[in-house]
Amino acid sequence: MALSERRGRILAFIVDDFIDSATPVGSQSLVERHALGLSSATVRNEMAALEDEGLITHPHTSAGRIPSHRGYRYYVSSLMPERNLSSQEQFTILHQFHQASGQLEEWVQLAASVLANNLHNVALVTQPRLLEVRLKHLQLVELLDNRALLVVVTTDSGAHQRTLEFPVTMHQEALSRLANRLNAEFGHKTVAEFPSRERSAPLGEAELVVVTAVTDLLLREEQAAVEAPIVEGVREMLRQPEFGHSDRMLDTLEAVDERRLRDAIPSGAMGEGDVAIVIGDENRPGPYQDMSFVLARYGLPGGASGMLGVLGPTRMAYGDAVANVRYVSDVLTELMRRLHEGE
Amino acid sequence: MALSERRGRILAFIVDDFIDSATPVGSQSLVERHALGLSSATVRNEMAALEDEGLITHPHTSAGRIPSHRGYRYYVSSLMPERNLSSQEQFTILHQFHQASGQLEEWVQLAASVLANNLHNVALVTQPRLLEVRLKHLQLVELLDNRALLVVVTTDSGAHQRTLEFPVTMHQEALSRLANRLNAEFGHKTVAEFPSRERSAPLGEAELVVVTAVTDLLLREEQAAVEAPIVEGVREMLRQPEFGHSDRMLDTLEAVDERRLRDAIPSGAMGEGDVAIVIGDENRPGPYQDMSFVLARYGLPGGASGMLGVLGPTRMAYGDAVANVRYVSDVLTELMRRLHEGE
DNA sequence: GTTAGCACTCTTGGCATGAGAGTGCTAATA
DNA sequence: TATTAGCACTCTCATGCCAAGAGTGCTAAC
Repeated sequence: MALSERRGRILAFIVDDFIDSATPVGSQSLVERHALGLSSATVRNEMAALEDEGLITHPHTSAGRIPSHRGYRYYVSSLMPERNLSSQEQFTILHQFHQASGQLEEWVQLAASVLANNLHNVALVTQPRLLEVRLKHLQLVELLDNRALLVVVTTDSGAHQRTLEFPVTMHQEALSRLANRLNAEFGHKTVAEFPSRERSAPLGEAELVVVTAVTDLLLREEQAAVEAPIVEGVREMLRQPEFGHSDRMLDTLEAVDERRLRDAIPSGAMGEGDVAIVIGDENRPGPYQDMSFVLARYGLPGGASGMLGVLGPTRMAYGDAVANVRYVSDVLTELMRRLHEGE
Repeated sequence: MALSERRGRILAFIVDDFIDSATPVGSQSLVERHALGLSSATVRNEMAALEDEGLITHPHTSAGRIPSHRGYRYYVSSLMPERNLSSQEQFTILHQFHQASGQLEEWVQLAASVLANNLHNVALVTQPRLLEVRLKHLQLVELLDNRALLVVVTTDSGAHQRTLEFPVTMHQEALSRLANRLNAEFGHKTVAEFPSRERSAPLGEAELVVVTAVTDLLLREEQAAVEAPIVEGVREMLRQPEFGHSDRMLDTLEAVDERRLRDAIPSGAMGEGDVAIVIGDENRPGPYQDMSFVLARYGLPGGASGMLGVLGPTRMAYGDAVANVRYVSDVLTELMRRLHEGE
């Protein structure tokens, strides 16, 4: 189904106008705002046709038109002008990253803030993860009696800690020896490559406690490849008129809970390379049926990578969203590349 | 100012009724609900007197009465029955803690959930901190070229990490030697006790990089004694009728931002031992003028400690709040004591 | 194919109205 | 003297009505 040029132009105007006014757009106001060489009556005819195609609807008989989910989809796929950030906009963003410290976590947080502020919607960013996590180094620190702190450093350059309890009291010296032994045996291996129980020297009780914990930590880390994202800008989004009623607001507040989002982000939609857009009912059933995601991957091919994007009402400035998400993702990727290559 | 017994009883009924109905309470309904041996006219007279004292008000001429902030204060200080959790309630809470793992962070998170669920308001819990932080142990792990990961374990049993950049490339062996040397010199000291530059052996460039970072981490840790609290149950609270309008909801959403709360929690009000209550305009000027805090400290005297409590509208079930906050604080304290003493 | 014209529909805001809840005051009562 | 019955009065809230405004769909003319 491809629309005639004129019909497409009208749909694009409807989408544009609705995106920025949030009120249904009528035939009259459309010809006034855009120097269409047409009368409102003609536009009405075209609108009726667009409605037959299922691309727009009215909320009630005497109201203007609003895009349907299919209308947005058509707009995004066929009508939306390709837009990149102006160099002014790019500079503003870059500047913020240069202000920040060189810590990866801080960049990720900053990316979320930038997206939320620029797009007035919810920004989602996950920490970068390696799909394959290797144990780099483990360390044991004496705490009290039979307790010790286990610190595990993994190849995705994160350190994790956990308190362990041994059957008997272990002093620092014994702990260090134990750590050395385990580092030799398990270091630089993925969980899958850990020597099986039979093959390796039989493990003592103390070893077993540590290995169990390490295995568990690494597994969690791998499973957390899609971990709960950082969520910024909830208030920005809720200020939009679609959330003006407190019921809708409460429901939405529930929908943007980190824990709920973790499973709901349509990461399947993200292919390689470009920005993915998931609109309204293209989402899996649930509370996101009236919202859209604009998502991209960032990070190093073969290395650590994460996801970032925006979530907002279906009435979202898709052009701006795509441009911002793409640019911020490129910036993050570039920063990670430099970090990895040591400048 | 002390009220007559009867007037006090009436005030208490007004507060109780208003807390659970959220609508202004009239003289008529008051005599109906509580077998007061009085006519509504008498109650009206008493109400007029209470209003003269500034303990209650009407929203408009023909509405029932609602407690003023001073009214709540009087209620809380002089009228509210002392209430402790029933053993059933206690058991339910304890059960949840026993289900959880033995990790401190998890307990803290759980405490927040329990409070939020039981009280239908926002729960606030800070991680326990030692006021005096000592360096327990530091470790350096080679990353790439001249970069290394610094892991610092402190006495408040937290591990912290940071990426360092050395002027020259350092291999793991050199890093370990360096770490050992620094552990010997700085281990088990607070920042204040770190040997001054002059006294200690002159530091090389590499040492300096590490020491600077460690000092910075410890200082941050000490300053973070009041860190951003865990916030749970925002949605629970926003369901209450006082937040029914979306404007109020947005303002409140802003007020319960972790970063904003960190500075706003009236921790000064917390004396030793018991639960502190801060009502409405007793808060410092700002967005919390219509809300109340119920707060307590938890943790070991002289050891790590933190704060926990609830934030809600001034119309809050203070009795329940106090009982829950007190109990959860006791449970956490007890758990920490056991952890510290090794069961 | 386009457009002018017009009847029709639906929302929205303003306004009046009446029921309901509650108050304050006065005068009678215990 | 404290309490209470009674009553006029006030204010909110829901309801219904009306007029204005915006927009549509259809028909007939260009």
